[in-house]
Amino acid sequence: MVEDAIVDGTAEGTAPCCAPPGDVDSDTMATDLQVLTAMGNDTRYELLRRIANADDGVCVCDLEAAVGVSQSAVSQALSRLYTAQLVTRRKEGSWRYYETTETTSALLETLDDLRGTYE
Amino acid sequence: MVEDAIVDGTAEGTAPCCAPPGDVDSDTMATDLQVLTAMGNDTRYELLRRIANADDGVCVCDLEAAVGVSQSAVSQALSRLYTAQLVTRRKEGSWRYYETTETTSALLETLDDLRGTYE
DNA sequence: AGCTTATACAAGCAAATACTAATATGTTTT
DNA sequence: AAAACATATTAGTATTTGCTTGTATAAGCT
Repeated sequence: MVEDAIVDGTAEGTAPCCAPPGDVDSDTMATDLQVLTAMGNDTRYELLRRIANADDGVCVCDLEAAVGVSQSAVSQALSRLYTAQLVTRRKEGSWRYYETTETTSALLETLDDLRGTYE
Repeated sequence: MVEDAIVDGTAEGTAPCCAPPGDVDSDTMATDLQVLTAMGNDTRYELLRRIANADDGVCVCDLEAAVGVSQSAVSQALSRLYTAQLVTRRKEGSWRYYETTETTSALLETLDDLRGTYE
């Protein structure tokens, strides 16, 4: 009740140890976070890698066998990847084929470069 | 030493709708996921952006004022970013200065390119 | 039409997460 | 040495997450 806190980084009266950093655009943040949180999960990451490896379209049935979770979990995971625009999907008969998008390739490639152990 | 474990979930007797995708290296997966999950959080993402923007080292005190969480939360967030090797830190007097690593720059740059709206 | 296969959707729940508050540690100043 | 400051650590907790089971939809078979 003595003072209203200064919400900004530029507090006065105290010794300035460095200049306050610039603000972050919230649209950018939202977009990036959707991608990062979509990729940042064991199941979804593995699905992405597997789809990216065999880039000619992979159907859910085979993915299901590969990762260790239920059919429902795979479906939910793929759905989320789709929403985040990390995969595209096309229907063919009763099967759904998933392919990775440019976003996925670019990010996985960057990660590979950073590890330096990509082959 | 046991390394290069492979996550293999290939089952037999599955419907032949397509060829099963290749396996995913589990070390690669662990490394990438540590990075992705570290970045994939509002607070930590914003901290990274802010540190990256002012790349001459930012001290905790200013970051604290910028993001809307407690001092403790900022400290915990930075600690996690450090563990994931997304930032380095140096001590100077009683202040800690954080800087982003190559990993962070590369990933943020990729994200910027993908959005196409980088300014 | 019924049966099976392929995928999606909806609840419910256990586990992980990200905070806050309180306390500890180290550093500078008085 | 004590007080004030900068950051880290611990413990407790509310929220979020990612699964499971069960059910729904839709397409191919018999």
